[in-house]
Amino acid sequence: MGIPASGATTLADVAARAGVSLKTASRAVNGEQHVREETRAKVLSAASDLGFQLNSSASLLARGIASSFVGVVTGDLANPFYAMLAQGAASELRAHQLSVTLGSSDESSAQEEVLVDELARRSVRAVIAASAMTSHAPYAALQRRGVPVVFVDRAPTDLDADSIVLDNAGGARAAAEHLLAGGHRRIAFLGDFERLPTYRERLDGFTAAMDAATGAVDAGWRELVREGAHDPEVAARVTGELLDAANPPTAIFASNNRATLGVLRELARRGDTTTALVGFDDFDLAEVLGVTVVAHDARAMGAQAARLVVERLADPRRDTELVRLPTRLVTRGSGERAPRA
Amino acid sequence: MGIPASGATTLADVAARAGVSLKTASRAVNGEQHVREETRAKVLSAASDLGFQLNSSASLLARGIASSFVGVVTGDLANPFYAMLAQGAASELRAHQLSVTLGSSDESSAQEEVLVDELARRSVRAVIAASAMTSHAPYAALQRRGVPVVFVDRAPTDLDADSIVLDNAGGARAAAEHLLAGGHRRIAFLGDFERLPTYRERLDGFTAAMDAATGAVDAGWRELVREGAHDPEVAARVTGELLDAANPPTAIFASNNRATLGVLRELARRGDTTTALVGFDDFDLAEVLGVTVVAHDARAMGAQAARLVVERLADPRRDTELVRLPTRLVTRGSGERAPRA
DNA sequence: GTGAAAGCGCTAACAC
DNA sequence: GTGTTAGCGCTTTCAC
Repeated sequence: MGIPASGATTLADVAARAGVSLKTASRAVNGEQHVREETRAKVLSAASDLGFQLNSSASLLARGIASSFVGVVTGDLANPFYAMLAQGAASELRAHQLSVTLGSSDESSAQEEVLVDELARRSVRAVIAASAMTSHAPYAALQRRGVPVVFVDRAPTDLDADSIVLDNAGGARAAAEHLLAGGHRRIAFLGDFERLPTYRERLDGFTAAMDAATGAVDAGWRELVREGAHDPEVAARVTGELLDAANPPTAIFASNNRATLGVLRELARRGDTTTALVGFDDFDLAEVLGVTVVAHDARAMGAQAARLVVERLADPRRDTELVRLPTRLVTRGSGERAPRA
Repeated sequence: MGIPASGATTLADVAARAGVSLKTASRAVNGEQHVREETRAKVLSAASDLGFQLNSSASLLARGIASSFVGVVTGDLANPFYAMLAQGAASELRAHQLSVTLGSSDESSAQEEVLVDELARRSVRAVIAASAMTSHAPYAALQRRGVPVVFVDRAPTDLDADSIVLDNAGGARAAAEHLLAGGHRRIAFLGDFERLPTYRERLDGFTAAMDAATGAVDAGWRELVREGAHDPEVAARVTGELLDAANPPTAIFASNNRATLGVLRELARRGDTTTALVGFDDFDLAEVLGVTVVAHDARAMGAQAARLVVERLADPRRDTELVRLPTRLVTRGSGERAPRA
């Protein structure tokens, strides 16, 4: 029973037991070169006997490295979009010996600010953020300290940093064009918080399509633009209001997965099977429900963000990059419903 | 422009600039007592001028603390169950100055073992694991080193550790009883990997209900038990096979959310609206689709696991605890379909 | 191939 | 209230 009762097994203990110097033990444990195979085996066996584990704080400190953690800031992991993003980032970072530490802002600027401070205090090596903030000052502070920040899904407005976003305008325009081509003229736009760049870009793409179809289009389409539908509950309520109005839309474009969920709930509640629907973001049951969506790859986005982190870590002075990922329209029926006569 | 070009601003720099000793600077920065307000302000202002940030490795090392990270091991964040679990754990741990670091095993024992090793190397303070392993030796090694391990969803079989699980048997029994009460006699059981304790417990609960109804029940129900339906694709295929058989089930109990998804896809594909369905695990669109489920609170489970971590950190010698969380049947239609004549 | 000494940046004692 | 002196456990020169 050579296992020590309480923690504190140090490299020195291992070295002593193996009858070598501290440095040799270090070399062996870290898999460095210039150690005879025999010596290495002796050290490793001693380490295993003692249940030794390198103290990562000491190791990082001696090496002059701050940490091996990358902070990932998202809205809420309950949203599969963020979960996939985090997953993609984590698996890519693992390949570079980096770990992910999580933080959820719940889309609150205040909470996000606290979170970023916390990450700074924990000396994270870099940060990947799907930021809900309008001013990115806390991130600027991180950057100045040499901590790379990569923005995902939403590019920063007042900061020069790597970012990776979706082709929001293109996706939204494709959705609108699809509905227009199907003969719809009264198309509602269900947007997220107005302050988010994704909201604006998607509305821009939507607007472009609607404007291009002008003449054919009821000029009143702008009355059907709604914002603030960040969660399903609000989206459902807004959908109800739209459909109860005097001149209701014949189609709805839900500009994110939570909004789509809300629309689906409201349509189901009232047994509405005629209103057409296209959603931004794909989801597990979209096929079962026959929901046409603007799809993209959140996991790839996370992985790509991780790659940007690694590259900037390697070369802090390279030019910042803005990567725009494509979307694609997946038709499944809900977007192909004909407008009510 | 007092901002240093490259990293390395240390407490010593701050102390020098503030004209105080290293220790006083440390006290001020750490918000300790016994520092005059005036001195504290001076130090804090110097720190802010220099863009100083405490080096957490050095701080932890000096304090004799391994780290402030808790590793959370799950199958795959794409599964909302795990995402909620992680979220619940993270927010509870934050209240105790602990951060979460993520790892996905993809339900592979080998990958999970690598992951646990990695966590050990990163000197995590504790681990919360939804383990897919049958032998928990790697976790035992962690425990011996004084790193608490809390098991969630699946209790360890060969290890004494805190764990928090669902009332799997109770939930499954309730589901079976509900279908039996509805007149179903041929009820299929769609299980996850056989090696998982959740599989076994849910099958046990299911079996109890079926056996209790013996006499009324077709003795052949055991032929309708399937395992290995871990992902939607397999679940869909198995569902198809069951329904294509000579004497198909009139109802299906899908023993987890991925299985339910697969069943829904297959039922939708073949336009089957008569086969009854109850799923274990609630999901966003269950109400829209009218799916009856055995519901529970994954977020609470994560939070509870975090609480167990904190308690054991505070008192490593307390008796290990097994917490069992309740489930509840939520009826929405799919479980109330009458058996085919 | 191996080892001795110095020090990473910080905090814990213990003075003052 | 503030400062001084030792380390925390490890990795790095640079010798041997």
